[in-house]
Amino acid sequence: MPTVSSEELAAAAGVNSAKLRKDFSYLGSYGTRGVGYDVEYLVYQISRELGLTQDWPVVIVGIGNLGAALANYGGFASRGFRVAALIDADPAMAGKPVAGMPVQHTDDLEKIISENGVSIGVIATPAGAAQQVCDRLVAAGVTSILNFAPTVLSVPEGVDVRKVDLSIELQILAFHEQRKAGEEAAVAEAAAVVVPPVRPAANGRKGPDGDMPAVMPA
Amino acid sequence: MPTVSSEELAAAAGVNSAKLRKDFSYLGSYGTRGVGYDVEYLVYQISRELGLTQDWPVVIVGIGNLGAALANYGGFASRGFRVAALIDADPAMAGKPVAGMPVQHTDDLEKIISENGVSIGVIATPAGAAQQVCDRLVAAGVTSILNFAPTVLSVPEGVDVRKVDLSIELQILAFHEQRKAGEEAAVAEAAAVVVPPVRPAANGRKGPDGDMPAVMPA
DNA sequence: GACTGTGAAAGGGTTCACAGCT
DNA sequence: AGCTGTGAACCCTTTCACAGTC
Repeated sequence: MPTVSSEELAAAAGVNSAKLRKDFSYLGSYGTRGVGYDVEYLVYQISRELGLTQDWPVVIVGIGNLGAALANYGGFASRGFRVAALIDADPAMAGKPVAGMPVQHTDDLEKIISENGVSIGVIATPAGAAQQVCDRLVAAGVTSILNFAPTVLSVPEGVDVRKVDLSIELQILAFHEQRKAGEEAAVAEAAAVVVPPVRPAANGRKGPDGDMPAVMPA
Repeated sequence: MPTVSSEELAAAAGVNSAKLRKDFSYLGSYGTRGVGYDVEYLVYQISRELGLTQDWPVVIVGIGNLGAALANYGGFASRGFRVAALIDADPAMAGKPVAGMPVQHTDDLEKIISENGVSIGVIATPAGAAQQVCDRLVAAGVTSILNFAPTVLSVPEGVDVRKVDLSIELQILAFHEQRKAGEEAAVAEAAAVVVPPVRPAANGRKGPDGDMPAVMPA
């Protein structure tokens, strides 16, 4: 299939074709009227715009289950990411191979960063260690951090942080699950599970505990 | 601190206080004018609305590094999620304790689901096994699925699927990193790394390969 | 005096609809 | 005839601003 129309792509992605065309138009005029978009050319242009054609060395700090899972994750290499080093604070981990690569000790963090020209760091440590690791990464020159630890990191201006909370997606599912189950039943059940704190002081009886809360938009 | 103002919460969350008040207002009038929001009461109301006061049994299928990381993840329990079972297809894994819980074999999947009243399943298997696991989960009565495998799952109407792609967040960071580095330099580097496919056929020279693409909005 | 709750204004993103090109 | 690229219309979300309440 050498070319695709915006209509076909939109159907596949589940969006409106006009939106897709407008989005593409921000990248340039890469389509051909009356024909569509050349697939190979479009893929290249989008890849380039997203930075997928570049090589991004990253370090993963904290090689527990999650760190190891990330190190083994196949999706990284195919999108231009190269795991430059695995770093852990546990001396017992040092030298152990994970995903075919020896784990290095935190002591060498700064050296590793500068020698590999790393600008993106992944933190998969326990919450307690995260801020400290973050500070060292930033001091060593890292300007983008992906944080899997359940803490909010504070960083200086100019450094990007993205936090991944593995339980948030579950929460979203549970929220919809609750809706599926039906509002009344769910509220009654919730009320039975937890003894709700009584409304403090002045109780204007605007939203008593058993009430059905106002429906959130869409 | 028994009460908070929308201003304080907004500052902490990094959003506008009017937005915060309007959002809260969809849940009901839980604040007190001149005073603010009662912290305990507000937490309870939000928890209830999000379904955090309910008990959600979940199963995790695929106990590799990622599955184990999820099983050990502390954030689940505190948000009402209870890991009801860990399931893996590898007979060698069966019975092994992970996060203080014996791994069970895939053969018993249907039994586990129905006995525990599980409605949410987490798939952390390799891509190849994901759809098959998904089908079995759905057939057994699961109506929400959190998918960590790098595949698009197809499910019948009425079943929710959320896909977590661990590399997407990295990609977003890389995209901003590329911007920080400066448009020209990045494009030049990209062009050097990959030989771009030539523009097919009619080349109207609207966006030649070295061109700076139109800037995307914000 | 302080702070919520909300109508109205502003802003941003999406969709329509069609001119323009192949 | 077919499909892109895009101005204009539309709609939804955010912010302003203030009346209402404690």
